[in-house]
Amino acid sequence: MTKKNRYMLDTVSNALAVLDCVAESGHSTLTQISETLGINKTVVFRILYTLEANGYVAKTETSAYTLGHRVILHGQQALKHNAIHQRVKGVLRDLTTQFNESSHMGLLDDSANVLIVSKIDAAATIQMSSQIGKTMPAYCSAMGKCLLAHMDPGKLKEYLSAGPFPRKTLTTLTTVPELERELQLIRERGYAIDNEESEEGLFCVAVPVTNSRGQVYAAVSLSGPSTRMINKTSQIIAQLPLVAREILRLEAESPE
Amino acid sequence: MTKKNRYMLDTVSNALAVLDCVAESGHSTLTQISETLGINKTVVFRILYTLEANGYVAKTETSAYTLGHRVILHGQQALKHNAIHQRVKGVLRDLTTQFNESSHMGLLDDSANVLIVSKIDAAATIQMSSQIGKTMPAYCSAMGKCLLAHMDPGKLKEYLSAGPFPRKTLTTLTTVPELERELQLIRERGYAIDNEESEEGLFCVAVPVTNSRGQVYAAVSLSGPSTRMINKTSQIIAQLPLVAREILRLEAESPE
DNA sequence: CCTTATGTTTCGGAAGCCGAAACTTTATTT
DNA sequence: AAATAAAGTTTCGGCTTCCGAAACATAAGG
Repeated sequence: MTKKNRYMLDTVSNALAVLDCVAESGHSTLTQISETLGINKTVVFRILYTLEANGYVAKTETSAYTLGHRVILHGQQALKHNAIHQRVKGVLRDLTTQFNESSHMGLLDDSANVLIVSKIDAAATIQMSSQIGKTMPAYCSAMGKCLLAHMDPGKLKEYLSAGPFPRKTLTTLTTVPELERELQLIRERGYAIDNEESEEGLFCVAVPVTNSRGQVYAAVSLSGPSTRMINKTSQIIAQLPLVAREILRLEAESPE
Repeated sequence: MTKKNRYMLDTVSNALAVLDCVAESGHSTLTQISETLGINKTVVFRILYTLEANGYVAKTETSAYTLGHRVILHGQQALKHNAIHQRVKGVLRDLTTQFNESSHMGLLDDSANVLIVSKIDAAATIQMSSQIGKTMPAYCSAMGKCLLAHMDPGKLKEYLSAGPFPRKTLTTLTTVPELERELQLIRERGYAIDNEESEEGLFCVAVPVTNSRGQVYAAVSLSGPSTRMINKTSQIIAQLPLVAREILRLEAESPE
């Protein structure tokens, strides 16, 4: 999967695809995986055998496969060593406490999707499905549009011309002119708003985060149900830039 | 590496070994990995290339490798789908709150090591290095000795004769007779104690957990600094069996 | 009991991996 | 700044080892 570049090891790539597959569905069976990925049954069998022997997957009683304890262990390790998350989680926690809504920090990955690098859940009963490490489309999210607005113009043009931008809700921006106008607006105002553009009822506000060289490399956002968010929007818009500046300050003073 | 069985895919096994290596040291460089694992530099290069393309590792500025966001994502997913942890974490949290010490649940893996399947940290400033998914030797831990004491006699004999049991502290039990006497004592009393046998200053109490068929499949423990633990030992010994029974009850009523 | 689905094993052919060595880039020393 | 060393990247041929069809075993369902 991904691009088949010349150094890519097919066997390993397939194995990782199987692991991803197991992770996504939680309870995959051999045949399911084989069909989903279009990989020969025998091959999947051997991959699962190897993954299991190394603790990366485990069989349940019902002979389905789950992620193994190795994955849990490494996941914790990865979080612990994830410099950005460790640096900003305190700030995000304060932000979440202040408004009682979930806060996120995200950046654009190679495919111009938003990658969540830090997140604090609100205590609220309605939980978002977002997680650290997850990615989502840029054109229909507050952080995504915020990052697109401050992207290198050449790359932005490439992104916009690549498309398409599937409609998710009534308010999704789906055409290039709409998006260009929106990004211009975001640059002028300094913040981005996702008004139920990816999911009905979900409202988000995001601002860019710059590094010490003045480059926008990330965005932070607050997300919650529209009904609750709308009343607080102006306070949030006032607070978010302070958060971004605080993150910049933390980066500057961080060791290394 | 592990055992080389006939269905094992060497390439995948090596790739997982590389991933483990990156996870352990946090900041491995290509050459380091190659030397640590004894795998050809070129091969490691290709593995890292593939792992990186799939988001399993990422390069730092200093061209060292860290675990990638995919690992974080899967780790969280794995924890969420980990039935045992989800089932018992509430009980362990109560236990930890009651005594203000870290609680663990563990079982024996294929190599008769203790695998931590659930854990709640105490609020105390001294944090233990244990983590869910981690394994540790059985002969010098409270949970481990507890599980050995209730192991199938045949397998136990095999384990004891395999040895060796390296000394970790002054109180480590290192000989088979010592261990056999200890296990007998554990069976009689119903609980196991680790009196600084694996780490100086670390004191643990553990009891077995049975399933609905009466088989011991896990152990739960409380761990903390000896100085603090010794005063509360008798209360802990009184409380732990209740915890074990509660876990049995939860298992019985759990869906599936 | 027969049928269908799923998982396991075998085996030959060929794809893809391995690894030495050459080359490039980055770091360290003189 | 030049020279040396170390780390990383690329090439290429040989041969391991992986793939996949098909047969076999086992479990589930009618």
